[in-house]
Parts: sequence; C-alpha cells; structure tokens
Amino acid sequence: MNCEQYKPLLMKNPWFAMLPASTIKQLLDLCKLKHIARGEQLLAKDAEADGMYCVLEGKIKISNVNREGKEMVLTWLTAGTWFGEISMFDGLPRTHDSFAESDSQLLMIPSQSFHRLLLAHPELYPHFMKQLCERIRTVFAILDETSGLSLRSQLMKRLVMLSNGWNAASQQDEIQVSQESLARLLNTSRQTINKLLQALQREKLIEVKYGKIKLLEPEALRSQSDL
Amino acid sequence: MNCEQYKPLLMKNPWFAMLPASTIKQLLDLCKLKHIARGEQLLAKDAEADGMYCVLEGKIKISNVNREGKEMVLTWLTAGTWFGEISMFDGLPRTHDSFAESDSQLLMIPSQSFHRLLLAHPELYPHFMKQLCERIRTVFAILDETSGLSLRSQLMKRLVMLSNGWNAASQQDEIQVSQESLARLLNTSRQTINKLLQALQREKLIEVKYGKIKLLEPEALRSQSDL
DNA sequence: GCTACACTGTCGCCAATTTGACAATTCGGT
DNA sequence: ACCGAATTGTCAAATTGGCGACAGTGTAGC
Repeated sequence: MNCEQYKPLLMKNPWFAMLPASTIKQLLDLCKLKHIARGEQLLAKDAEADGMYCVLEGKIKISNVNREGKEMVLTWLTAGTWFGEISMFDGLPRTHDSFAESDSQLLMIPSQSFHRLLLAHPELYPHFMKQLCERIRTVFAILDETSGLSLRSQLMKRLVMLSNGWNAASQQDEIQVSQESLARLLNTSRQTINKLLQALQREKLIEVKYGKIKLLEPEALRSQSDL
Repeated sequence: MNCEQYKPLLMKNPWFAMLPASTIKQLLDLCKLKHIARGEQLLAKDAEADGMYCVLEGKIKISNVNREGKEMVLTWLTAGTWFGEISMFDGLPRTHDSFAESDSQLLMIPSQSFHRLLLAHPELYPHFMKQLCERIRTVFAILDETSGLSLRSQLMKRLVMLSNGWNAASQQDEIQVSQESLARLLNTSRQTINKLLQALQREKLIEVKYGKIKLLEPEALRSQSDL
C-alpha cells in the first residue's frame, strides 16, 4: 500500500517517528487505507480486534454507552493519532465504540501482519511497551481529573486538550465542538456546560461561537485548570 | 533470596502462574523481601522507579493527593497482587503514592534485574504486554464506573471488587474497610456512604459491621451494579 | 471494668446539578 | 431570501450530595 503522501503527518507523532527507518518502511507496506463516512461506526465495543488504526483525516469519536443508554465520550481523535492497539496486543475484545464524526480517512495495520513484524524484530517490544504505558498514564490522568477536579477545572483542561489534539499533533485555537458534545464528554448536562462556558467567556478566556469555541488565552486556561 | 514459602501464594496469580517454570525460578532468585510497618509510605508519586512489587501479606493503599490536598484512593491491594510495573517498564516517575494500611510484607524485583531477564528472554515480552493491557482495561473499567454510574452502583461495584481483591486472588465475603475509607475511594462524603450502606443493608444485600462489611448477596450486588 | 478513641447513625441546611421547557439564534440548502 | 434543523441561552422546580454537628456504639489497652 502506498502511503507516502501521509508520511509527513505520521512522522509528527513522536513514538512513530522514533521507530527505526526500516521498521517504518515495513509498517507502511503492511498497512491498508480505509475510508469511513460521517456518522458511521468504525469499531464496536466487545467486537473482535482486526488491527490497529491511525487517523489520517477527519475526526473519530471514542465512546461507550452505559446501561441507561447514555453515551459517554472518552475523547475525539484527530489526524496523526493511533488507536486500537490494546485489543491488538492482548487479543481481547474492543474496549470502546468508535464513530466517524466527519468523513474520515484511516490507516489500518492488520493484527497478523503486526505480530509477524514483532516476531521478526523482538527489539521493537520495549518501544511498544512504552507506548502502552503512555496510554495507561493518559487514562490515569483522565481519572484523576474526573474524580478530583471541579467541573470548571475539568472543562478548562478538556478545552486545552482538545485544542492540542489527543497527542499534541496539531495546535489550533478554535475547537469544533457543540456544547451538547462537551456535556457528553464530561458526563454532565448541556445547561451546566453552557453556564460554565458563559462564565469563561465573561473572563475573556474563550469566545463561544455557534458549534465551536475559540481559546483566547490557552495558557491561562492550562494553568488555572489545576486549581 | 529464598521465597519458597510464598510460592503457593504467588502461583494463585494467573499471570504469574502462566510463566514458564524456569522463568519463575529465575524471578524468585532476583527478588528481595521488604517489610513495611502500618502507616508508612512505600512509594511516592513522581519518584524514580526502583522496581516492581508484589504484596505477600498486609494491605497496601494506592492513592493520590489532588491540589486541594484531598486524598483520592485508587484501590487497596492485598496478598498476591503485583504493582509498580508501569514505571519499571517506561522508566518514568511513579503514578501514585502507596502506603501500608497494615504491617505488610512485600516482594520486590529490581528494575535492572528484570530488564536483564527480559533481554535474555525476549519470548517473555508478549506475556508482559498482555499484563499491561489488562491493567489498562481495569483502569478503563474504573473510569466507566466513576463517570457513568450512580453513587449507589459505584458503591456496589466496588464492594464486589474489594471482596475479590484487585485481581480475583482471594475470595472473601467480609471486607475490612471503614466507611470513611470507602468515602475517599469514591470521592464522596462519609455521610453519603453511610446512607447508601444503610439502604443496601435494608435490602438484605450486605451487613454493616464495625469497620467491616459483609456481603450477603455478592451475585445480586454484581448484577445490580450495572443498572 | 474503665477509658480513650475510632467508627457509625442521623440531622438540617446549603450549594451544585439535573431535568424539562421554551425562545432565540445560526447555518446549510433550496 | 426563506425554511428547517441544529445549536445556544435561560429559567424554575426538583434532586443530589457536601458539610458541620453531635450523640451513640464498638474496641483495644490499661
């Protein structure tokens, strides 16, 4: 598969760029392209794993539905982010649902191919173990956040996170997200989100627009979110 | 180090028992014993990692302190449970504080020794990657729980978890934990915990005692906690 | 057996959040 | 320019949970 055009994007991802050049070449040969239309489901929770993915274009929502049918969004992934590696490594079912929030282009590495590569190059193991550790640390961070911070702080932190992308790939100060979606991300109500956003706007930290939010003072948001 | 007396306990842990016999022997040779008195701190968040631990006797509290100084308990670990592997694998600082809640006996595998073992036996890598994946799945489970369930459901789920031990090692239907501690585990107040426990007792699901809780209907708790 | 201390059971009040409702605004397509 | 769908802004009522207070109860140590 010829994925050369996406190589610059992929190389922005630190852990990918850190791989040996020969490995990168092999990986790119193994992977497949997959297009998915807005609103469609990519992976389903509890389904068997087929491989690991990377977002090339578009936005992917990672979420879960609890027993009351309420959707709980874990995060949205944007270009340059890899995901789906957990089920690939342990062979167990998917942990989350994933949907395309906009028309999206994805890279996919089939489990089999990947495991063959690892078998041939065991020196790569430490690299991927660190990758897994990083994921655990991210989830711990979210856990600390959700259970220890005020809603206001959570919101500020998430706004900064969203503007950075999940992995600090693309830096934008305008986030494309509805208040309704933010509510599902923080497991709260749209009304509460609205009130908090209004407050932040009054403090000149953000600008609330239709379907998007502009960060006026990302640094202030970042530092204050630890209060 | 002669750890033979603890071998039966260690073998109760599925992932440990699944290791090749020769590896188990090597691991037991590498490890050191460590005693720690009730109330003492074992590891500190952000400290450099020295290795991986396993609880042999006693109870270890894994927790964090948020910026307001409030303690947030992640879990308590009991005999047979390994921990501290994340910092060992990625070389980054500890993610949590850990304290002995009672006089405890621990097994410790120094990072260096462990990495030498892995280097010599790369075929062990997949095993430890699965180990890491399991940890991620556990943290995801806690995350789903804390952000999506009612306090009542959270409490029921945690009671079941605590009775199983972190990794389903020892099955006991009487949990030794104060309502105050439960409150810090669920990031709520003692009064709320008390009210919920009273309700569960009225429903004959548990029996509330002094400093401990007896699970009368573990199965009912498990199934209802998904509501 | 007594005592100090830790833990439990329960109030009532207060702040934060949910829920439902409804009007106003924005945007894309025609 | 107009229309319908999506999104935002706001309110009030009901609920939940936090917090301080305080009495009651169990337990370990003397």
